[in-house]
Amino acid sequence: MNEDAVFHALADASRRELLDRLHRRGGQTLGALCEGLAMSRQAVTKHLAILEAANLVATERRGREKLHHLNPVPIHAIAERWIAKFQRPQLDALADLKRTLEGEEHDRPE
Amino acid sequence: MNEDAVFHALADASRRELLDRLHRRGGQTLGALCEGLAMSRQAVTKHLAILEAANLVATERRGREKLHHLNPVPIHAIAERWIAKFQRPQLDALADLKRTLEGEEHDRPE
DNA sequence: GCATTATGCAACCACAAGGTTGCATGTCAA
DNA sequence: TTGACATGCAACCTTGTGGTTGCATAATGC
Repeated sequence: MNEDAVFHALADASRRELLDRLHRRGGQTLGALCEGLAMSRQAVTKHLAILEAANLVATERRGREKLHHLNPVPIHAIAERWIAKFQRPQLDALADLKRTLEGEEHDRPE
Repeated sequence: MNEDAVFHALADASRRELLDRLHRRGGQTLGALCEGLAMSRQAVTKHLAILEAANLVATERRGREKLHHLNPVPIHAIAERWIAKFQRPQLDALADLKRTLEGEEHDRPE
């Protein structure tokens, strides 16, 4: 799995919205995903292609329709492999930051 | 905290590298963070500004130096508020996806 | 067959993003 | 004070990104 592709795919609010929709209801067609969005069908197609390239969305052909499914595995992998690294020593880092910020010439209370 | 700013900040590999460096050692100056990077000082400055705007990096003035500290809170918030949503029903979604993909006209074993 | 429907492909456009260079500002130390 | 050092600011350039429109292709139903 390509970490950069996943982060890049998650960086856009429209794509996160699409993931939300697929999270609520899987197996939606392109047309269904377009409904209610202030965006052309082709724009949605591009977003889905990016999500697909990042392996965040799996597709399935059903005749002339293309059904989309959310694939939570890369998100899980990101959380496990990358975010956890910053979470684990969170309290230590916070304490350290606090110590640093308060221990120095910290006069203005803001 | 601005979810979009955090995701956007995390989308760039150079910025994730900077976070990694600050994770390894906090309180580094701009000059220290530039060492070994194939990028001008000004490029790093811009990246740090984006990380700062997303509240992922906290800074502290020390005379003519500017010390940078990692702030893991927004990353933690993202993991809690956004990623957990996709992780929780992960097994369900995976099972559902598997069922869908295998239950239909799925002939090629690949 | 043939019109309709669902999606794919390609060209195009505006703008933001990452990067650079050049110079200004501010701080330290002798 | 003055030179050196650390950072800030601004203009500029190139590429990538999100978006559009127009047309092509493929499946469905009558």
